[in-house]
Amino acid sequence: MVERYLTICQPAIIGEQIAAMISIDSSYNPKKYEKKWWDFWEQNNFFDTAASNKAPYTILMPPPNVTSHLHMGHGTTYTFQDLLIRWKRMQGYTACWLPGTDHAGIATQMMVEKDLEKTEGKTRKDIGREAFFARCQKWRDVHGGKIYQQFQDIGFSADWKRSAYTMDEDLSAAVRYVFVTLFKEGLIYRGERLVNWDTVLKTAVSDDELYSEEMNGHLWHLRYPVEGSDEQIVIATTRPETMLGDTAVAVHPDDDRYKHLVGRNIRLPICDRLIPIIADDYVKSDFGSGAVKITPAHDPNDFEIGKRHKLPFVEIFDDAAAITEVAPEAFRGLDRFVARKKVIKTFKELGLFEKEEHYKHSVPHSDRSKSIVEPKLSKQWYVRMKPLAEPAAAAARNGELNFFPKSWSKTYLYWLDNIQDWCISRQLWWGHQIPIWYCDSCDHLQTGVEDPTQCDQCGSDKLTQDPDVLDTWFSSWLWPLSPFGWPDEKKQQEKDLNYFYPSNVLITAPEIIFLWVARMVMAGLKFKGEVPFKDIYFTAVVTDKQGKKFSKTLGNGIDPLEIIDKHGADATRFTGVSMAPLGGRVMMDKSDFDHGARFVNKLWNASRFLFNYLDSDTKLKPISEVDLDLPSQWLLTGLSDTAKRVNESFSNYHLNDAVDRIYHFIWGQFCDWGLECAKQSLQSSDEQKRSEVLSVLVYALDGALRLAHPIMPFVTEELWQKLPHHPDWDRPKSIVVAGFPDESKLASYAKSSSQWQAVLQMITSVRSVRQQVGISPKIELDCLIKASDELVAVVDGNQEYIKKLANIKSISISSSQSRPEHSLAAIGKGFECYLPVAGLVDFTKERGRIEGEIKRITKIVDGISNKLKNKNFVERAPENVVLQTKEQLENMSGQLQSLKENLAAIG
RNA sequence: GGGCGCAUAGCUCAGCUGGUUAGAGCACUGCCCUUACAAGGCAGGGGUCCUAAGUUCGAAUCUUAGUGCGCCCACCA
Repeated sequence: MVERYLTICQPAIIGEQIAAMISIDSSYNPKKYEKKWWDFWEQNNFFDTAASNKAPYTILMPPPNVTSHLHMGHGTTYTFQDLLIRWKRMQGYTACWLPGTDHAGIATQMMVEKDLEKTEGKTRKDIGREAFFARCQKWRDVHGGKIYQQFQDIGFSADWKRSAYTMDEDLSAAVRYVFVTLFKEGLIYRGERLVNWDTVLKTAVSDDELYSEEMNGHLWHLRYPVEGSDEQIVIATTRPETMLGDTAVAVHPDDDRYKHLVGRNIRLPICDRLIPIIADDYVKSDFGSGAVKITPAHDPNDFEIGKRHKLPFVEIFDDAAAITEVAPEAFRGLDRFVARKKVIKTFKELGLFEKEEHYKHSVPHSDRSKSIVEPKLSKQWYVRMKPLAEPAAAAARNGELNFFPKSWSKTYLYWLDNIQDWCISRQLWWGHQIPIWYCDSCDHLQTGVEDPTQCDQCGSDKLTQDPDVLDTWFSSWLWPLSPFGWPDEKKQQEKDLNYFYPSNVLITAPEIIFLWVARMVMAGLKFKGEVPFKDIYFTAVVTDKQGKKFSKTLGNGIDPLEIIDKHGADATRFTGVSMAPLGGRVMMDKSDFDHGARFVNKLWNASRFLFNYLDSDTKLKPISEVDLDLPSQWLLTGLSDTAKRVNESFSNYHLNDAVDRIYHFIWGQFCDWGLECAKQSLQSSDEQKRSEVLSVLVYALDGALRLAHPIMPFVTEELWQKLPHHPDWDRPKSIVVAGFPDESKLASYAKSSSQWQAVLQMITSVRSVRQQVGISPKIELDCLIKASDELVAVVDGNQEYIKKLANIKSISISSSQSRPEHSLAAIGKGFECYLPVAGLVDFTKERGRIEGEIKRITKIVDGISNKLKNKNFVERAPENVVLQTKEQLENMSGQLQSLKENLAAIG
């Protein structure tokens, strides 16, 4: 190993070239270059954007939480965005990737409260609202910057100077404006209903902030005595503690078992209250006992029934879900789960306990505190969603909005078509305080863009602002607008709102389709009259190899920072994108990133090889002045084809496909054949030839670096900067702003390319034959070739390549070459290569090999000829397909014929 | 209970509007330290494309059903 290392390090250079040669390390060391180029880009303001006569291309960056750190979700989702932005920027667009952060109301408040508890042992109430708010702000200042730094480490080329933050003055003004506007239009109202109450955070949360979890619970059957009778009604419940708030028992009106009891009363055990037995269609006779206890204040269904039957609402829980004063003394102050046990125990003691069954059911939890939410009767602010949802749904139906993958539009539409009003008030301190003021004297309620100083109605100056804050999403849904200065006329002009709006594509995770995506569409349509983005791309969910989502608690996440540290940002980006197809799911583990690292290293070394032959004085010719040989034409055609596919794949968001193409062009074409073929020209003494081949290679490498740049910005910049300027390419200060390869401007040579392909096949099949019969690649062989007339000329002019790459001593070619005795045969489309190997091989091996080939080809030939014998196929299939099939048959049966003849010749 | 998606090589996946000798990366086998790269080169092995039926001249690709697995939505106590 050490020995090897020493030989590598010996510079392969001759005499006076030393001084001018381009020096480069023998392997790519990301740490050495990433910081350097990031600073260079930043100093040159390449990512800054402003309205111009160029076309805009805009992507809104989904605001990461201020509290979060970079994770693999960002690694893929955001890399996609950077890819598109860099691609468009190179194509000459004003590519604006708008970054920003979110104040993440509940999440931040939780963190700060925890911190406060830990460091000072205090609660938020201990220090008061103002001090607590300031603490949240400080927390954000400290932690908010971290994620930006991490985004920059991975090379995200957002317009960082435009960074917005939902609590900024301008963005807060937008929130205020929107609230006031909607309020005045009657789209915001205050209502008292059951909300999802987070008993830990002591705030309401919206339906969309819940998740449900299957839990192994119980179904308890309890007996309720009918007043003035010996009869008892058995009711089944999963939540016995709520019986303390029961105000009725309901049965189905047609249920014969209970018909005679409707209208009578139950004497509610423990509480000793009388509650009516009512009939309601909602009750399913076949579930449980067919009788349901009704707790209108603590169950959404019961709430509806309670309203229908005008039942009393008895609230038995306080903010922390402990039992209130309304319950019998023995229960007061108990936690809901403690109370549950006590209720059951009491029923047992009273002899009213029927039975208990195991029961699996899903229980709603709060996303943030992970606690079980409690339905709670409470006064909250709501947005009337229907008028906003309808246009948003229409936009998807009429094609103004396009989903990738398409199927997401169904999910989107289902939600909009069944929209519920949005509860926007939160009993928190961190966030935008609701701009509603109550008059202390007359109870009048008013709002305003400016803080009011007196009551509109009675003139009193004693006003109290609503203590609650707005849901974080109430500021996030303005993301397409507020960071661009909206609604202030002057500011939005300064920030080019109309130039950048609407954005081109939104790329995000599917889990926030309702919380964020749909609501942005609504806000965009409502306030700007146009969708905020045309395309919506949902990325794949990143999971571990077991298919589990990455999560902190499971500890199965891959830390991108660790990967970047080990392999570099480019490798991380490459793997992240190449593994993530459109939609679906992508399973990753750390070893997957080796792939990217290997590719980066390959590109590095290919360039390094070329640099050996280049110096600052190297004269490169325009391609039009080069007498192109076949390998060069083939390579240039490959570049053009690749550019075409890459541009197409970027356009329709098949990013992994684009990455795959680039990978294969660089590795499979440029390195494996392009450089290998070029080696002898580069080492030849023919100055002319050398410079021409070099011109082509530099040109192609420059193109390849451009293609790869959006994926691997750092390494491509480093190499590109070192690469001498080829006159056919533009040469700006950085590859960041260099032109992206455009196939319509790239030369392509279809015919030469396919001719060369045939030569490559020749080389490959000769190698294959040697390998199969066990002749070392080190043994030089002679080669006699029989080939089509077209190929004869091609091979004749390019013998050197075959000799070198297949280790052939001499070549003799003609269209009538016959097979010499004691030779091996490599047979392919349009050619037969004979390798005389007298004494080198056991011919039974060769025989076996050819027999195997015959078997394989016979199968194919049979398949094709059967197809052609089928009259229906010939008549109904399109002409070109039939023609193609005929050609195929001709070709394959030719090969088969040759194989058979060769087998016979072995004797 | 409704909706959506997935099932192709040992593993992770491509295969977009039906016509290929079904591909890639990793893993595996053999041969090569050929001075850009051993994180490499060359050559290979490995697949009844989940099952069944259907449409079609032709299905991995379209239809239907089934099986298995994910995700989302939903108030059955």
